[in-house]
Amino acid sequence: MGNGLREPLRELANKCSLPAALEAMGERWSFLILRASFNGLHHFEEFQSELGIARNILANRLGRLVDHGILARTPVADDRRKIEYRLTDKGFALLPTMVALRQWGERWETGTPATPVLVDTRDRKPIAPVQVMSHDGRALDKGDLVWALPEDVAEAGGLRAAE
Amino acid sequence: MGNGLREPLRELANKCSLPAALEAMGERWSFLILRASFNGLHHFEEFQSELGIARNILANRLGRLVDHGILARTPVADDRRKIEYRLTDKGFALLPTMVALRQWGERWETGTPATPVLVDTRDRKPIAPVQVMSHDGRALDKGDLVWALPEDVAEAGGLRAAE
DNA sequence: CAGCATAGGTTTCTAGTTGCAACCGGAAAC
DNA sequence: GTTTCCGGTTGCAACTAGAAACCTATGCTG
Repeated sequence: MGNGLREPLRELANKCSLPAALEAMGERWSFLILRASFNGLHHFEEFQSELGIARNILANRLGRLVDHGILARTPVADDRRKIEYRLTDKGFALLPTMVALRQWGERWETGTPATPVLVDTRDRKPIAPVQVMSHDGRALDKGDLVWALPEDVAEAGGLRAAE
Repeated sequence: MGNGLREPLRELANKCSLPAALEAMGERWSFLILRASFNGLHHFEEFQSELGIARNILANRLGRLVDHGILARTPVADDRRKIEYRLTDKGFALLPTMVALRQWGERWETGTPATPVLVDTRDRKPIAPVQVMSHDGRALDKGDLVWALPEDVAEAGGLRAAE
């Protein structure tokens, strides 16, 4: 009733890629480690002291993120004790997700604009709220969205069509 | 080095709202329950059979989502055995996050366009990929973003300014 | 080179979480 | 009034998170 947002889902698990995404990022510390990565942290001890995470868990999470191709693990040439963890393109592609989640937290949980802000380099103005948009750039809201099966989808320039 | 994305973070926990967001949504099944809610499921048994989640965990997660104001729990008038769980505005506001995460999963994990697609009601075309945008609507990429402290932020129309 | 510090883990042990299965209590259906 | 349905709770086994100590390889200092 009311919202047009109803997916004809039967079995959820094998169709939706949300479970797949959560398998990579769904564990307790994953998003915070990712955030720290976005913020220029690259080393085990940096993550550990900044996040206050237990060392064994950190080792496990870093390994998992590396396995999933979200971080790349490379020994540092100059100091062979050190390991560098860096975001891959795949890891960097999580930025919109992370920003969306953080903005939601700002708006609905903490209420504050959150001290360090992401700004556009060009004009140093804060980024816009992350939104769901149509293929031609209109912001879409509750009433503007429906779930559709592939055969009901009009071919569009927003996504490569599935042939 | 190279990417301009470096936040001057010292203590992360008390400033960033990501931890707060994760407290509400960071647990194993939370996002999948949310997704099911977006898809029009409203009842305990529906969630249970659709997700295959253990009953005690489901009860716990639903309770937690209700506590956080993401779902509203209301007994059904007609059949007083039944309880309805519905998304609140706060819960609905997680749509961009969920879509972003799902799109990431499609692009980088499953590789498939994921069977039921979110489309614009107006033209039945699929929604655009969720992106980080500037206040005036340009898509921002790796090199276009920096973290800034409030005093370094130019006042802008994209977000209500923090005064 | 000896001796200490540092980086990145691993091990151990404890406490909490997850998951299955069985049970329960009130409300409807028959 | 017995049976079924809905939304849980309870008990118990397996797994996972967390704190702290320990370990190994490297680098640094004298």
